[in-house]
Amino acid sequence: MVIETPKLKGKRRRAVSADLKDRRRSEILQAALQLLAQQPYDAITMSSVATAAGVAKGTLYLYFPTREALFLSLLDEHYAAWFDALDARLRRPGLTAPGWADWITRELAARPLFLRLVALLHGVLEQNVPLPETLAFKRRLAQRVERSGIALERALQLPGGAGSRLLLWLQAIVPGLAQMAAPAAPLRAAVEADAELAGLLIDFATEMRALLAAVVHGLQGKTETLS
Amino acid sequence: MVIETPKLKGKRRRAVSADLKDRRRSEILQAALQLLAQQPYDAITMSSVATAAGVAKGTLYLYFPTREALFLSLLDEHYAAWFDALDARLRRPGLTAPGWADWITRELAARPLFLRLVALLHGVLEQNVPLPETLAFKRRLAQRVERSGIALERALQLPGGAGSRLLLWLQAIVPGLAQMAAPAAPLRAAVEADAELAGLLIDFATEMRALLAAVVHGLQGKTETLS
Amino acid sequence: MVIETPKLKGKRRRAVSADLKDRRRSEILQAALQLLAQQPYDAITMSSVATAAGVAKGTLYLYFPTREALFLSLLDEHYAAWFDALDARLRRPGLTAPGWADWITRELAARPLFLRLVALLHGVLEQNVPLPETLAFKRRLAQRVERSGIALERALQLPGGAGSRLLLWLQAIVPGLAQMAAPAAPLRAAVEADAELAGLLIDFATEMRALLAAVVHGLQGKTETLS
Amino acid sequence: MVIETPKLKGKRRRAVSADLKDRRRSEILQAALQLLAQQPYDAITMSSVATAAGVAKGTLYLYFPTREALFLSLLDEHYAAWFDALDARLRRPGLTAPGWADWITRELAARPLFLRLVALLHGVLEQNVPLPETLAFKRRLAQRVERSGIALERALQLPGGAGSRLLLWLQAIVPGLAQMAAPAAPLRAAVEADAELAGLLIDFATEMRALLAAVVHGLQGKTETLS
DNA sequence: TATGAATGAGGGTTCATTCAT
DNA sequence: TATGAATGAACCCTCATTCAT
Repeated sequence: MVIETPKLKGKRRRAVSADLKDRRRSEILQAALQLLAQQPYDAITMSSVATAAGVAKGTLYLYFPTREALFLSLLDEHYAAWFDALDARLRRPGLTAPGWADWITRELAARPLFLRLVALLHGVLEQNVPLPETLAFKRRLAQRVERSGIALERALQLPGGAGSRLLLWLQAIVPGLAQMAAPAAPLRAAVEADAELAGLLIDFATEMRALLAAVVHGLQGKTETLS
Repeated sequence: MVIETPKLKGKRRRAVSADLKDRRRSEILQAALQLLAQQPYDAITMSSVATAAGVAKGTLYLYFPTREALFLSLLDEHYAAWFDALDARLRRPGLTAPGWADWITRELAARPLFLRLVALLHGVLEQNVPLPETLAFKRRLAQRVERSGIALERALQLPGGAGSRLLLWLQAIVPGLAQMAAPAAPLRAAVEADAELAGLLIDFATEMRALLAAVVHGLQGKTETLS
Repeated sequence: MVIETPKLKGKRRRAVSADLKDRRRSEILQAALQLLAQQPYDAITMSSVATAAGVAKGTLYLYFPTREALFLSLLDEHYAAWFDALDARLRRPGLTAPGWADWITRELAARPLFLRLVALLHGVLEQNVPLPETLAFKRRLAQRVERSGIALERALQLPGGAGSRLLLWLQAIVPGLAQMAAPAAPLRAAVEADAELAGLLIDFATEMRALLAAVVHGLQGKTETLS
Repeated sequence: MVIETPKLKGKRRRAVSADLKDRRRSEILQAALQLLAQQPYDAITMSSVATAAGVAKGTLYLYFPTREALFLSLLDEHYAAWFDALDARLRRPGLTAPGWADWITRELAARPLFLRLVALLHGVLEQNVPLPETLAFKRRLAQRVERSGIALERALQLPGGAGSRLLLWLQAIVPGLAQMAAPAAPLRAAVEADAELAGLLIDFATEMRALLAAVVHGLQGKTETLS
């Protein structure tokens, strides 16, 4: 997984075929991701992305219309991977509600950058992205939510519509919980030092698991009530 | 002899007494709130707040150390009002789980600006606020969460700790759901026009009520299980 | 076998013969002209010219060394046409001073794009054109000015040198008057709405005719004085 | 006339009174003018103006809304000075048509920067100036054109309306002639070296005087005809 | 306390031109 | 000849904050 020529100076080969262009696009996203792992979103400039990707600044704009569109694409990729993993899990039998909550929590906790991106989504990313791009993104998202939602209903024996609803809720819950659990470093230190603030210090995985379990349990309870 | 008209042009009398200072502070926050009702957070400049409040730019900094601190104070006030209302409700007897979910939902839906502010909190407000201010804010928040949490446990007969936990979760859920339900106007229009995206169009109150009911139900279910 | 459709997408046949190259060159200039009719000069990008001409961006540079050189060539063509018309008129007998002023005015008013280009000439076009191109252009211009100048002297019975002088002056006057008569649309609207500004609102043809008549009359008067 | 502290580093005194603010504004315009004397308009950046004026970049925008507005103000000042001089001359008796043409020519030739600015006016300056500013400028211009026009009619015994018309024409003629007479340095050298281009090499004063004399003569001739 | 003039860092984006293919 | 991916220089303006008055 090592990037082979990360900061190659001089003239890059031209991505003349569609295949090469895809590869170049991925390199750029890869570079952006690495920067995101090291610094807050606001601190990442297009210039730094270009440098990290080993291309000129203008080149970025051949692949993404705006800065925000670039990061939306990054989120898009991560969403795809996330739903791939989810679908794979749902295909495997023997899933219980707590088991699912557990699995979700573990998967999410393992993808901190994904959490960051999801949290960014509403507040920032949709601000300066050409409408068509945003809609395309949303369409892909809606599709996967629906498809995985149905699989989820089957696996957990939820009532119709509860699957996608649950996945939608997840998207509302996850960034909120993630942000709450991961304040900026200096703030975190101060909060930890203050006994009065202990109640606000939460562990993402713990809360996620509990909240999710409660929600699923609640949904199933209703099911039983309805049946 | 003090002129009390809120938006008097020209030199203002000096706010010598603590009382006057409080009033001035409130006027500024009031002005900021009005602006927030009319435009997105990013579009509000300190200059516009000053103009709207009828004071000079520099004056704002006599009352708030940074722009973010100003809005954090605004949020602080709204949180106080919110918890006041919550506490009042919890003091009245005869509360059921669905009734509470219902009440919460209605109250929140009636405070759209509060929702906006809560959504801003993690992403933006805590970025550029002097640590002491942030900690003071968090301390107040923690206190009220704990106090109301206990009252909530009593009212709904939840297990120990579940009350504050629920209130904490609420803070994670509310902004996410609010943002999801209220995209920027042009985006909203496009989403509504696209059949494929119908699934992403949610109503805040509907989802809030359902999600909350499920969570509470889930928590209560566990309680019963535990007991 | 050659495809002649002007805006064919996809790979174009190569313009092997000199004839084909000329045709291609003309197509490009034609495209640039059409764009100029629709938008201000600054808004026209090489990219848009290429698209409009149905060729790739790089192809433009096979025919014109710089963007400015392209538009200078466009002006060059229009100058040629203009002088052709002028010479033709001068060849027809029975020309009076007012008649000539009239004819000039009508001809110019009928060529708004030519006026735009002439106005551009000094300010912009000569900035980034390789010297040889500029000199070649100027040489052609000087030649036609001189030739037509002599014809003009004969036709209007002007003293020696007055003909080319008049044509030179014309080049100084025309763009100034044209710009004055045709401000940008929004400005124009505002000017028309303001009674105080009525004096600045001029009609190109009216002023051109009057100014030209005065100049010619003046030149002739001197002639008579001198003789 | 020496600028006393042209590039004073460190904190400048604050221009707190209207008077001081006017002075600061003038300093900025002065700095811009000096830069314009040294380099082409396009090469002048707001940054360089700020440096030359000894203020921060942002300060420029306290006095002028845009770069173009700054230079329009510069032109405005020069126009005022120009009309002041013209009015003063017109007040002195004993003015003949050739005398006036002569005076105008000399005055203009003595103000090369004014010529540059006038040439810039239509092409560039009106592009990015807030409409109110542009209109205010035009109103001032219209007023002076009318007032001086009337004085001119009296002095030269021109028919009614001919005075302002003449001044308007002047504005169309002057930049065109100025540009024609003063090509960019390298181009000028090449033109001078080429015998074929001799015809295009004009002297501003010579042509201005001749053209103006012809125009005035023409206008007067008409008068006589009319009377 | 109040004012508002001054600061100055900061970055996304465009587009003419080049040149590997 | 033709292409179009890559380049990279260039720059205006905003606005939170400061501090002389």
